[in-house]
Amino acid sequence: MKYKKSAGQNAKERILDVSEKLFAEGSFASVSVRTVTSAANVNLSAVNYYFGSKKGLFQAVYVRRATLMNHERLGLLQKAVGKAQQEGRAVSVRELINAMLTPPIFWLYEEEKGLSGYIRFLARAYLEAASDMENVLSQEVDVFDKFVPYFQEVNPSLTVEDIYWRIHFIMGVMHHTINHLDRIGLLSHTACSVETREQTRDRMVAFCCEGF
Amino acid sequence: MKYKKSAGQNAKERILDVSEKLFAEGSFASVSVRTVTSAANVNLSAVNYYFGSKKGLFQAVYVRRATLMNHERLGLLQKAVGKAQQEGRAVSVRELINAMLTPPIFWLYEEEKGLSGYIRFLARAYLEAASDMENVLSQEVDVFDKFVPYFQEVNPSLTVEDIYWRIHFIMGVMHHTINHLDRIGLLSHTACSVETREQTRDRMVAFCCEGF
DNA sequence: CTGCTTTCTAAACGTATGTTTTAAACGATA
DNA sequence: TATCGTTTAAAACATACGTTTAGAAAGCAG
Repeated sequence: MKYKKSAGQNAKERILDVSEKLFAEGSFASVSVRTVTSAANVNLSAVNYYFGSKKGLFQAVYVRRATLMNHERLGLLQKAVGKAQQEGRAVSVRELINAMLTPPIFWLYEEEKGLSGYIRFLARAYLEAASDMENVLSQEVDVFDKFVPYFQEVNPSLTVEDIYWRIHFIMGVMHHTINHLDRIGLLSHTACSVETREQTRDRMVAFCCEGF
Repeated sequence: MKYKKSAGQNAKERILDVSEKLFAEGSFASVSVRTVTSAANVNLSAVNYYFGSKKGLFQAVYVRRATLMNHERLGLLQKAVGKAQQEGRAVSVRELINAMLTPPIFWLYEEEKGLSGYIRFLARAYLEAASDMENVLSQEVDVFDKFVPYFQEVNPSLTVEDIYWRIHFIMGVMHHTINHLDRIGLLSHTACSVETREQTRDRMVAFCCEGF
C-alpha cells in the first residue's frame, strides 16, 4: 500500500525541514509558500497537497517534534524524582529547573539534526496570533503543570501563584536566550561568547535557581 | 510656515498611534498598510506620504518614544546613584534592576496614553529581521551599558561577561512579561491574576535580584 | 484675489500572495 | 500489460500587497 516516487516521502519531510528553519528566522506572514517550496526543491502546490494550507504546514512543523521535546523534559523530571526518592529527599529546585531548561538549550545547539531550528521555531510560535496558535502552547503548559507539585514540595511556603509567576520568568529567560543567543556577543560588545551548551545551560539554571 | 487641514498634523500622529498598536499585536509583515490607514481613517497613500515607506513608518513608531523611554531609565539610575552617594554607599542591585524594569513595566500598564502599545511594540521589534532593525536595538543596548559599571561596583567578583549574561536574562524576564502578561492567567489556570503594575514590577525585580 | 506650498483623495500600477485546477508521471498490484 | 491510487508538474485564479501618480482641496502670504 506504499507508493513512492523520485523523492517520495522525502518531499514532505524536506518541506518540514525547510519551513522549520524559515519559520525560525521570520514570522509566519513573512515566510511565503513560494520561499518554502523553492528552498525545498518541490513544486509550489506541494504545501497545499500535503498540509492543506500554509497554516496547516505551520502546525505540522510544530506537531512533528512537540511530543519528543516534552518527553525529554518529563524524562529528566522522572529521573530526578527517582534519584531523590532513592536518597530519601525532595527533588531540588536545581534539578527541576535543569529538567525544564536542558532539553531546549541542548537542542538549540544541535544544528545538524535540525533541532536548533525547531527550538527557535517554537520560541517564535509563542508570538504568533494567539487565536491561531493557542493549541501550540497548550502542550508546553501541560508539561510545566507537572512541575508545580514538586516546586511546592521543596518550598512549601510558596503559593501556587508564586510558583506560576516564577515558571513564567523562567520561560522568559529561556525564550530570550533562544531568540537572541546569536546576538549576545553584540549586546556585550564581544565580552560574551556563545560558549558550549553546558555553559549556557548552567548560566541559565543558576540565574533561575536563585530567582526561586 | 504651518499648514493645516481638516485633521492636519493629527493625521500623522493618528497613523503612528494606530500602527503602534497594530505592530504591537502582530509582526511587521502581518500588518498591512491598508489595515493601518483604514484604522486611522486616513487615505491609503498617507503612509507613503508621511513616512516614505512601510519600513519608514515602523522606524518612526520606534523613534517617537525611544528617547523618552530610555530617559526615564537613566533618570531612575541617576536618582539612585545620587541617593547612594548621599548615604555614602554603593548603589544596590535592587536599585539598578528597579531602574531597568520600572519604566517599561509601568508603561505596559498605561493603556490610555498608548504607552502600553509602544512597550509591546518594542518587545516585538526585537524579533524582526536583524538587518532591518539593528539600529532599533542599539539605543537600548547603549542604555544598559551604563548600568554595567554599577553592577561591577556592587559586586566586584563578577566579570563583565557575568554581568552581561545576567542583563541578558533580565531582558528575557522583561520581554516575556511584556509579550505574555495577558496570558499569565491562562498559563496558571487562573491561579495568577494580572495584579497592579507595582506588584508585577516587584515580582520581576525580586526574581532578577536573586538571580544576580 | 493671486500665487504657492502643503495636505488629502482616488485610481491605477506592478508584483507577490495563498490556493485551485488540470493533467501528466509514477509505483505497486492484478 | 492494464489499472488504480499516489505524487509531481505547470498554469491559472483571485485577491492582497506596497507604492506611485495625477489632481483636487485647503491654508497661508503677498
